Amino acid sequence: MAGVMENQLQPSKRSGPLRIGPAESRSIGNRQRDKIVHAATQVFSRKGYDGARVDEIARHAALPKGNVLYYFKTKQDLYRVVIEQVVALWLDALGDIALDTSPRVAISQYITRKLALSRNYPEASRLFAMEVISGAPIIGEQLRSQLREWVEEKGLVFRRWQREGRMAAIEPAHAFFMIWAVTQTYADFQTQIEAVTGAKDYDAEIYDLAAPDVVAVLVRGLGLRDEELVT
Amino acid sequence: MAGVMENQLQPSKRSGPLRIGPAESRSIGNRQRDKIVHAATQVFSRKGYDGARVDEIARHAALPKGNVLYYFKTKQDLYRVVIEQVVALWLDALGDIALDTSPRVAISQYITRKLALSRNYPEASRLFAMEVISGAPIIGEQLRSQLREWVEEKGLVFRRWQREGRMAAIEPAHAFFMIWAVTQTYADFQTQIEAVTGAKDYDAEIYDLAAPDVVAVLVRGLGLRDEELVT
DNA sequence: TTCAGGTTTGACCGAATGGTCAACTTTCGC
DNA sequence: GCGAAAGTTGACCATTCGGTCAAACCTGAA
Repeated sequence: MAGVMENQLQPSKRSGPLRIGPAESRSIGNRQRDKIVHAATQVFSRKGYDGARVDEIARHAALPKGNVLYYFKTKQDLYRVVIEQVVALWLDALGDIALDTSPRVAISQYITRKLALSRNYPEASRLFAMEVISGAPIIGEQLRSQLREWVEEKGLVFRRWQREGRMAAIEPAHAFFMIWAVTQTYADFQTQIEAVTGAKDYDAEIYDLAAPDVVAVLVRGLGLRDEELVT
Repeated sequence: MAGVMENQLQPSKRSGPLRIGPAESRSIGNRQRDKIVHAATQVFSRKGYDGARVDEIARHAALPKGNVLYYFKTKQDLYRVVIEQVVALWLDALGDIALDTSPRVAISQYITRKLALSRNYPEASRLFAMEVISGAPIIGEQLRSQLREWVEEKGLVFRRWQREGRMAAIEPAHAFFMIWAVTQTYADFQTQIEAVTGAKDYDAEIYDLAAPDVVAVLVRGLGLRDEELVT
């Protein structure tokens, strides 16, 4: 049902025209598919599903509209592929929380990784946000199954840490909600943050400055002590 | 330029059909305007500007489409009024940060107030979010002027607290970004939170539980100590 | 060279939707 | 009560936009 499923999302600041992971599957017009999906991600993330025009996506991809509809039968199909890819990226970038270090290190790393994700794929973040705000018509099911399981599983770890007094007594799910909220705000609300700070070079002025603050506040807030690493 | 400017937004759980503040200005069809704006807020907040159908707004307000267009010449006009109102609500609910108490109390109150706002006006929150994610085409100017000033002003207070060692050394603006992110996530990402927690009664199960955690994490994270109140 | 499959393209179509309008009804000051 | 202004309504129009299509155009295998 899905189709194209390796992640074709590319970090915002690309250098060459396209740069994909696996060297395989570079069949002639598969490259087109990539161009289209990439363009669609940009447009959908700014205009939402309804605001986006197939024609505009086509222009972004430097293709005639007819061509886009040749690769993706309908606008919805295209949207589905795009959002599915975003969710995939999201879910596995969620990654594992390292259990072989202290809670403080594990969560610091997690936050840093999540923040990097917002930085490198801001459009993906915004698209995800729009989907959810609109009631997650497409990805709702995945949230209810995969994401929920993930949270439940990691929640157990949090609870253990809490029993051991290595983390404050916060409802684990809410700890995640807060982490996600803070890290994603830098992508989703970029416009607002630019407006308030007057930043010109967002990445340099904002992310570099925010990263340590964000980690510090959350780590301290979640009560993650600076443990002595004893072997 | 704006027009209708008292806040006609109503908390989500209304009891009667309508309940507005000032008893004045209840001219015949001003009530209609309210109904329309209210309906429009709901629809716009879920579908975004482009996804919303004038006809659907009309049905929500139990009026024929023609009537809606009688009060608001165009869909854009209506949107502008709605979003303008949301921003007004936002800006003054931002409120003042009480200076006559300890930083801890002042910020706790602020967070609580902001959280209550998300709880009582979730559609407003989502609408605001969508606007910003889309690049804030309408309210950008206000963010650049009013919101920026507000942050700058309150930032000075934060810095003073920091110099006095009563608050951790966080860039003030970013402290706000984090507070806003966390509090708004409960409105904007309600769908996701429901999906993950399986909550049935969102207000009771989520907000009541989240409030203390959110306040605790942020207060601790921002390094706001529990000061002895000496007179 | 040829043939077949995939690809490209612009012209075209029908439905949906924002907005207009003119006929009609209600409201309200006098 | 009366008349003008305000409000109500459904039929209607113009445009926009997703999607179709058929005619060209590659490209590469035989």
